[in-house]
Amino acid sequence: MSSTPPLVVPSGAPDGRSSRKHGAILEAAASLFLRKGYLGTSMDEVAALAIVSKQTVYKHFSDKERLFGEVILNTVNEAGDAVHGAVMALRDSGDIEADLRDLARRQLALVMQPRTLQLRRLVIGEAGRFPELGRAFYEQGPGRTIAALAAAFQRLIERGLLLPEDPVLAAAHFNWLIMSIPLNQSMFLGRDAPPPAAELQRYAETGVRVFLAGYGKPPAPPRRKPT
Amino acid sequence: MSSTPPLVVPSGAPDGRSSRKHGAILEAAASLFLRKGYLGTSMDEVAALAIVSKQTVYKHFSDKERLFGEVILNTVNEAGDAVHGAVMALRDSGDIEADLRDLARRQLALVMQPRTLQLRRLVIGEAGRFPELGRAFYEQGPGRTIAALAAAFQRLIERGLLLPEDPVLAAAHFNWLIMSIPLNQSMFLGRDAPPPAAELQRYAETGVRVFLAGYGKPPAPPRRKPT
Amino acid sequence: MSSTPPLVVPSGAPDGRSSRKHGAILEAAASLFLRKGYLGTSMDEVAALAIVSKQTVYKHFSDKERLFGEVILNTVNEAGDAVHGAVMALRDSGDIEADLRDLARRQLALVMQPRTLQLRRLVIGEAGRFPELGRAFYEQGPGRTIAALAAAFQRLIERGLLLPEDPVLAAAHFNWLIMSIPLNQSMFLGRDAPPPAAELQRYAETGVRVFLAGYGKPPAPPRRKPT
Amino acid sequence: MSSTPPLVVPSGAPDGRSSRKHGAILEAAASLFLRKGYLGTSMDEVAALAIVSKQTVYKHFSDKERLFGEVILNTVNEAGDAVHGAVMALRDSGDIEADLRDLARRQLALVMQPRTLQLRRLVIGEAGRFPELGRAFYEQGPGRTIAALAAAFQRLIERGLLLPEDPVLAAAHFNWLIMSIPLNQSMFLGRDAPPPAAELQRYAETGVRVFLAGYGKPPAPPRRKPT
DNA sequence: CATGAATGAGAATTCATTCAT
DNA sequence: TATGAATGAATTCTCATTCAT
Repeated sequence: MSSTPPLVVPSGAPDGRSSRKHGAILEAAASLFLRKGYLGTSMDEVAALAIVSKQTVYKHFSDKERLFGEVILNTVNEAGDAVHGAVMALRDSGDIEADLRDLARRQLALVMQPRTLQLRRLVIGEAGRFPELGRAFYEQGPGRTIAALAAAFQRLIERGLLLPEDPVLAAAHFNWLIMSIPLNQSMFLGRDAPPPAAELQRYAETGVRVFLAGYGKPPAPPRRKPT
Repeated sequence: MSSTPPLVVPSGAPDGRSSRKHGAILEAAASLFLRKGYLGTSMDEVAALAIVSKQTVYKHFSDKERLFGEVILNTVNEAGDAVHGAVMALRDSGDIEADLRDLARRQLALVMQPRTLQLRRLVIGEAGRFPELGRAFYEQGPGRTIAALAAAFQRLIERGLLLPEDPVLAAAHFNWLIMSIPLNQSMFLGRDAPPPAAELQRYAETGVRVFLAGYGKPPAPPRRKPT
Repeated sequence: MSSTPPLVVPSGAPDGRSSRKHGAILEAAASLFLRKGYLGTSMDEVAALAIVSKQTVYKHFSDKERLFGEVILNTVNEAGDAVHGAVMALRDSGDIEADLRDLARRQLALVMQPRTLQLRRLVIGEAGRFPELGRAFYEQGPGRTIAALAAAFQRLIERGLLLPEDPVLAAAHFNWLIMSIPLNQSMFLGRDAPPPAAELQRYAETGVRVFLAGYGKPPAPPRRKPT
Repeated sequence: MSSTPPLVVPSGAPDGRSSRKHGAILEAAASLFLRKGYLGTSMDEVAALAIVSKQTVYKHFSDKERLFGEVILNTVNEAGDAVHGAVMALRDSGDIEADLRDLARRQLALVMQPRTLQLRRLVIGEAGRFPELGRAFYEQGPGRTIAALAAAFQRLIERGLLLPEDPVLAAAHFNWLIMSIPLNQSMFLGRDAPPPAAELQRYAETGVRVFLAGYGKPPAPPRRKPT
């Protein structure tokens, strides 16, 4: 779960007064920043999209940097939580390959969400201006995912189901084997619509195959039916 | 120089005596854009850093967008050519693993250059505003690398040295297995100094190991007995 | 006010409490544009003369072209309405000559107003850049006047008080017979102060005389008593 | 002929050295100023169109105002000379009406030249900034025409062929009766192509008719049905 | 508390004019 | 003599932020 203040307070204002506007501003700012970047977004636009006066924006967020920070951290946490949840839900059905394939598919589906892709581009692009956001993204995203995966892999190693290699390295390899291809294509080719499920499925399958070839305990027969 | 024809015709007089200033402007603009992004860089700063009047900048490059485009395409081509050269230099010593490790190390060394990392961040961050730059980067960078690798792998497959899998997918897997870990860390953690050589060496080695586990032809003894 | 629907919808809030500033901006802009032309007037000057911040100008009128368009159309309509009113007030006292002389005097007095003269110069000078303003001026000004006159003349023709010539041509002849001399002098000689009333009176009288010689029904004896 | 310095020195440089360039600059400047106005034309454009360096422009014309002044005066004189020539060529065939119609047609043809129309717009539009140009235009144009006409009318009056009215007023009435309609339409409607000859012919004929009705000596029987 | 206006600066571009070569 | 560059200011327009009502 995220440690930051609530993203959108359910109407009822549990913590303050005008949380309705607060939420509207957050939403507007998120949408604009994600689409147009930090410098490309003006406070006027935020106020206009939130249907709020500029003064109100400033009453809620002391300045543009802080607004940006909060908005992006919120989004980072949301996205990170989702992916982390998928990793934590890694099953143990006895069929490692099937389980990893499931996880890979879920991960891909989440990471390839348009909003997540935009967020990644934004954070990378602003990493120079907002290093702490880059760090936060990495920690809430790839970092947390890899750590959780590593923990899972460690258990599999202990049970003799994976080779006794460095579990963190294995986790990173797994993570990027699965996601790098579509992720990089999206980053550069600006495709915000996620690729067709079949394509993602293929990346999941082949990624898991290579991963298990490298890290899986070789059972008696190799991966292809031996005659 | 790039092997492809220039994507953008320089608007000034690149060959005349004024090419001194032209070059100075290009350098200044590259440095600033890479560090501060498109919107974050002003034409005043470019002129000042190039020690040239603003008029001169505008006489050479009709506007900011064109200046940005030319500068970034230049840089993209430079960086792309270097990596492509490394891939084309893939040796065939008989020891695939050693050869791939060599390649991987060289690739990593190039891709992790500070300038290349900044360029990657910039292009990703501006992909919304300048989609053609994103495309160009992908084509000159990962795209070209993967295509060249795929061609090499195809030959290895034909010689029975790699499993007969899709060579393009194999190339992409190789590429990202090697580079994703440090690349993503750099993207988000803003580390422009390349990681220590030993660390890169480890990514090269372990990446190649996993790749060959997945795509290498099982040598005589291990998995299949050689008749 | 103009009897035609507004050609340009005011972009600001013309009715709210901020209409004070809106009006001040319009006035300032009119004064400056009329005196110095479109390119010769800067938005800074407009803001300064309206005692308003530049931002406020831009909030009311999205850009200089629109400001110019609105201001000039306003002025065109005002001026056009005034002259049109004079024509519509053409009496029918039974003494055509006296009635036309009255009309001519009134027309001249209006058209030779400094502001109207400046407007005419401005619109002519900017006809290349703003063709629609030229058209609007013609339609609201000479065009409308001539049309209204033509209608009046048509009735006189039907009553046998004017020769049955083309009433539109007659109207144009009347209009320019009356006004061309002082108008062209003003246009070129930059005299914004209207000529002395006696001079205008002379143009009205002699113009009407020539007009009636050409279009009036010849009464039994010619115009000068034949002794 | 005009009393101003030669407009285009015939190649051979009678007065100086590089008259080729001088002429090119004059031509370029005329074309640009007439099309885009004084402020709308930049010295860069002039130099570029004349295919000359900016420095050369400044060597020939010390600054923009002077360049404008010379160019426009030249053009004014050219145009004025042409029309004046037409008036001076007024024949005396014995048939006043035919002679005046001829003159009217020639005048209209000249005044409605695109270049002359543009010049008129330009001079009117810049009359505020360059009053002396307005004066020059008036004197070389309508002023001179009317004076010459008045002299001719004076002779006709003395010969009893026109009524003994003020010949200057008569000349002005003639001038504007003929030209005002198409001239004003062109001024405001931005039509630079001259109207079809038939239309101009009609303005000439009807204008002359009205003029003679007002100023012609009534021949024994009136012009229409002699009863 | 929230709206319109103001502020003061800074951006991109363009211009007329002048050096230096 | 003529060309590229420089200068220095101006112009249009936008922005982040702050008053005043």
